[in-house]
Amino acid sequence: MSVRVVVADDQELVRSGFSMILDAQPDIEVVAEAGDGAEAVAAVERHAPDVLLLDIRMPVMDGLEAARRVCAGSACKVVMLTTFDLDEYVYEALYAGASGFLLKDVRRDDLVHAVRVVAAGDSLLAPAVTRRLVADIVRRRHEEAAADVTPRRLEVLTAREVETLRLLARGLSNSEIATTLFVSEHTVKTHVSNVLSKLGLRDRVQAVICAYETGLVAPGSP
Amino acid sequence: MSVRVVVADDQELVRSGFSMILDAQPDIEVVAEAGDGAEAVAAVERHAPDVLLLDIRMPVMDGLEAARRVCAGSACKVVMLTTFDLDEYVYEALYAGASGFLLKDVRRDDLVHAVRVVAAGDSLLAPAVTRRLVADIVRRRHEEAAADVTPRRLEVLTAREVETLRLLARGLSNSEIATTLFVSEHTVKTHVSNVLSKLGLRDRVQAVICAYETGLVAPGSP
DNA sequence: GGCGTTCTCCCCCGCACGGGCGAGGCCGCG
DNA sequence: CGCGGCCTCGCCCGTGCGGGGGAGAACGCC
Repeated sequence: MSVRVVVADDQELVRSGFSMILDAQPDIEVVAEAGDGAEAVAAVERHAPDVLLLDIRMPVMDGLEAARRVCAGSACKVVMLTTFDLDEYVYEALYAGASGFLLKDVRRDDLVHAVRVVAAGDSLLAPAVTRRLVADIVRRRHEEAAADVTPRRLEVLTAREVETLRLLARGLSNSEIATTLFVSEHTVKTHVSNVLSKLGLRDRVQAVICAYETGLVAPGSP
Repeated sequence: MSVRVVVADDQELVRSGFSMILDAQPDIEVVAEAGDGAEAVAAVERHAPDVLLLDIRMPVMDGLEAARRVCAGSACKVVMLTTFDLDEYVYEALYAGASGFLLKDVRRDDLVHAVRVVAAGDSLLAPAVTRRLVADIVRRRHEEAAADVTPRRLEVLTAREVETLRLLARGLSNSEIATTLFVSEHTVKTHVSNVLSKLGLRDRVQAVICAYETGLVAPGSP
């Protein structure tokens, strides 16, 4: 059973070139071509192909919008094609639901391979795109790691003071903190005062902000 | 100029199989083999190859640790190989600095292709891995988008009240907010009171928490 | 012209908060 | 053993904060 493909590109030469390469494969069949995004969406609706090869820059409706509609309305996999591998294009394409992202200077073997991979339900990116994507992931991790390190500002605090600050940052009053920690309210006030003076803060409001900024508490955690 | 490769795998048959495939290429040269992580690190130091093919599960020192050391101490690119494409392996490998991540059932053409891609400075992942990585990225985006919607809780507030809340959440006192907004302190107190009653909060501390939780202010923004 | 909303300003009052100053028990360290 | 840090608790006091009530001006809407 062969893979049915629709090719969409506003440049007729590019379009027919890709079609010829794919049609030359015994297990791939190009069932339609499209010259803009609207035609591409219509062709997918009519032919229900397995894979849509989609240029990003196209008249009438651009490739990203077409990708969104196709991915939302059918089981057809989308492979984006572009001359420029701008990061914004990549992310927009992935958010739109694309399964592949290739540059137009792709080798014919890689193109054929990509169609087979996405038809099988997997994903595939151009190596240069993969490299930047991986770099982004690692960068995020480093930022998160840096955020984990920031609480070193809090290491001047004792364990009890940190505990007090944590409850403080959840909106508890001194008396509520006292009840929670099974101590007197005065003890809580002492801890709070120590926290404020040690961190150079003015009041409990600034303490709450500090707790969020250092990551002691995080949005969404409660 | 050929690509110099080191192959590291504790299973002798797998190792020599990969080596034979790669050595058969005119532009690839296997300069050493290693049976564990420590040997792999030593081989890289001795031969300074362009690419290290590295199994994850190995005795003495596992592939992830070896990848960390190699990536930290040399310009050698690392391609991880594993039988199981567990997500944790993938992320750990990327954090370690790997440029490639393949499954051991890889086709010989793809293996050769991967070596050439990473030697050129790009990255390459197995299609199944790419698919999950992309899914993760899209999921993150959706979570962030959901976070953007949350501030609907704040739409009961007037523009002035939101502005007051924003300053409040940055640690300003009523008098400081008054100075910033060019109004009297009484006016600020009125706004603050309105914010508290409209949102069902008790004091300015809970207002700060609300500002962070709804995303009105975010950690790292000041 | 009425009406509601918003922004502004004023009064008084109660209280939680924060600072100062002191003190006792517990534990680890030199 | 003495010393210092931490946790605990106490009292006094000034003030920033929050609630209540009231009110005028500007704006848009019907």
